[in-house]
Amino acid sequence: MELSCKSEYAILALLELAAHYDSGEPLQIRQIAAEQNIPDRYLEQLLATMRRSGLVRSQRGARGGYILAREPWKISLLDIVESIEGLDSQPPEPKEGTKSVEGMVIWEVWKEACLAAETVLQKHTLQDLAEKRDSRQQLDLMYYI
Amino acid sequence: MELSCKSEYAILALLELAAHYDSGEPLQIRQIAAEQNIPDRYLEQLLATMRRSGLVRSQRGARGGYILAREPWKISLLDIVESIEGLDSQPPEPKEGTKSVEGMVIWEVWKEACLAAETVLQKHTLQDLAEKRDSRQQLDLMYYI
DNA sequence: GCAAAACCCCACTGGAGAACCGGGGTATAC
DNA sequence: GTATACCCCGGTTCTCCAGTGGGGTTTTGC
Repeated sequence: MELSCKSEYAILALLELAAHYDSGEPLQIRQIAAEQNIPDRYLEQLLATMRRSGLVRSQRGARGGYILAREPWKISLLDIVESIEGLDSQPPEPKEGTKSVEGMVIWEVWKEACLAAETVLQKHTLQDLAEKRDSRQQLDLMYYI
Repeated sequence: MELSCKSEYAILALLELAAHYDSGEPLQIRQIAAEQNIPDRYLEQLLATMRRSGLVRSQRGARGGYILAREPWKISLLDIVESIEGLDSQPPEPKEGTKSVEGMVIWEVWKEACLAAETVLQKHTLQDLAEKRDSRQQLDLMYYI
């Protein structure tokens, strides 16, 4: 129920990749990190994780970097969070075979709550987020004038 | 997005208190702990926290113990989790005044997801849970026969 | 070729919180 | 006035997050 720094970094990085997606050119860790104020050595790990999940692809060597594996409207926030947070969703049962009826019932309700949250995250894609950001910036600009 | 052991212990304890609510007599930590397989010294801390949140009342001295502060259908799982998990919900902004537009947009979506989960938790009261448990036990019994 | 640019992998640290355990204090019923 | 409970405070162990560092490997461009 809390937004870890990790996940936020990951989303910010993918937003950056989404912005450069049309160019077809890979973006380097350094550039992303500089643009979004993320420690680059840390971001490296997150991108590696997301590469293993198939969210991004990497190009090694000089002129290399990262590219989104699919279009920005096909990547949801749930995809990102699940990739980063790993298998820490749905613990099948808290302790070893407690199997108390109470425990089961509690766990089912919790699962329902998680599902509700995940549904929300699934509805928002990178594309959506970028659009939200743009219209927000437009709004800020109007205020400024 | 994960059910801490803490919260589950708390819910189990309150379920026990709910079962004995009609008697009007307080339940001791030891009994609750024994019934639900919870380390008693740990449960003590959780009950103390929930007392400070006004979920339960305590009776000191011999023949003392804990009682629900209100009826079981007036206590939701959200009440319990918020009491136990404390102020760890809604961090106003991740870092000190980052104020990046991206960060704000992400945070708003996250807040929406949290709200969805909390709504689910709010809908389930101790009463509901107890009934769910009872019907589940009935079902298990039928299977056994 | 070869050097620079980039990703890749592994390991380590410091701090925070979870899940406990233990000691002693304090109120209350009998 | 004593046994029975809650009450408060502190320490311990363990795991995870956030971030750093060292040493590889692959690829581009000269």
